[in-house]
Amino acid sequence: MIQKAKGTYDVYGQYGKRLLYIEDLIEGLMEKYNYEYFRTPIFESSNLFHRGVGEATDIVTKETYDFKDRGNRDLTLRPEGTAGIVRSYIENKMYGNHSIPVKAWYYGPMYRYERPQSGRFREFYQFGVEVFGSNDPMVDVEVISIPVNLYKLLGLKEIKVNINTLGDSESRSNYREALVEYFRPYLNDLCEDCKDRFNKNPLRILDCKVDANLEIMKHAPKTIDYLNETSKKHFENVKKYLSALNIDYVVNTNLVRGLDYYTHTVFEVEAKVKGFGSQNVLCGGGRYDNLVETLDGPKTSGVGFALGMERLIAALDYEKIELPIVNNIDLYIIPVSENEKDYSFNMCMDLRLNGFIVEIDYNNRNLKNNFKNADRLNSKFVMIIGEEEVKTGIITIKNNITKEENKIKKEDLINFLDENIGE
RNA sequence: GCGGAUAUGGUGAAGGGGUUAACACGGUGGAUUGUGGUUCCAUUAUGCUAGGGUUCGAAUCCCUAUAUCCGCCCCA
Repeated sequence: MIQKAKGTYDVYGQYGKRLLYIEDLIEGLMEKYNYEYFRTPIFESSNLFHRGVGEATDIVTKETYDFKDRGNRDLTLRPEGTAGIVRSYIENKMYGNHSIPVKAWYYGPMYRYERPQSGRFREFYQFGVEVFGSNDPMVDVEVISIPVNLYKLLGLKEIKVNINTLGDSESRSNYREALVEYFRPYLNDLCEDCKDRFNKNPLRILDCKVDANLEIMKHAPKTIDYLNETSKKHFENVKKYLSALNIDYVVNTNLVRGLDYYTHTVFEVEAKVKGFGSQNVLCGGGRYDNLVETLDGPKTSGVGFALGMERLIAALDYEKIELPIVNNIDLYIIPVSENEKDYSFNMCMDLRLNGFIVEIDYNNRNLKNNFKNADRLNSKFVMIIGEEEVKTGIITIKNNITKEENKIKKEDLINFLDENIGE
């Protein structure tokens, strides 16, 4: 038997319904926020991700799906959404002929070659947003508000918003230097992974789980102390606007993110429910004022975030949140014999096109099993089509909940159903 | 890339070397019930992830592979 590829999953049944419900909600929310829908290719030139995400990041060095096409081009399945959107923004010259800022949203599969575990897949879906052309801290907060509001609309309660700032590139590199100087004498006290981080990405030492309780961690330099005036002011304003929207947050000075392109604001929303797997970050994002330039566009500031659908659904599960999903049908049609199937089938299709959810027996079941099936499908009404009904055009329709039966002319069925199928 | 656990039907699973692989749910057929939801009967894995090995005999013991789950790293 051929099995699905490692780290992938199939969607069907209740999971599929919930997914569609959430996707709908996202679409509606983005419409209200007036964001523009973007869909960029699932594969892009490998260079895009190398330069966009960062040559040294784990995502690029060991997690991408790279391949050559028949024309010997180097391509990569996108490991994240931002690089593609930025590429599209630049390539379509949106800095020129679009209203500023450009607010984009996207939704789709991402690919990372990682060892699967709870809350982590090789093919996973992200919903995300990118805003180009404004460095107003209000935009940072608008972006943070999107996942926060989405979670709120879905009913999630056990969440925590963490924010931090890395400052602009000047502040960021001053801080990085200070951090390296601080940790250098203690290098031997750090765990193996941190020794590695010291060279590759010293900021990440701060959120190491192994060394978290070390005394030296407590006295490590904080980003806040290395911010220049503009950066400081930006962060203060972010906090101000968060308060204006009544969004609860915690400043977590150890929060740094794995992608190279962030400047100023970074944030993550984590699930606090107990029992949630160790991958408890539901979404994350931040500002990236240099990325567009890095990818050969004009100097343009940007902010964005991405949210993992699988983790969102897992969080809903852990909080036992029921989504309002329709699990019933309006009508189940039972043709008594082969002779009534064409008549029944025609009526079935007609009612479907008039807006009702209609199912019909496809398996020539006997009456008993058909009724059973109608129950299983949670059908509100059942119709048995026999010789008599076909001849007279008068149909007996049974309310499957009250058991009440009505004899109705075929042409009055639509009205009848309209009146009797309420919420 | 490293570490731990697990692998029996459509589903949940029992069995830890001895002839027909328990039980439950579900499916199908039938009986009963005022046209179903109750009850009853029958039926539903020549096979226990795959490939080797040990043995008179393997779902059960050993090896290898694969897959799944979980943790580390990293990330959403």
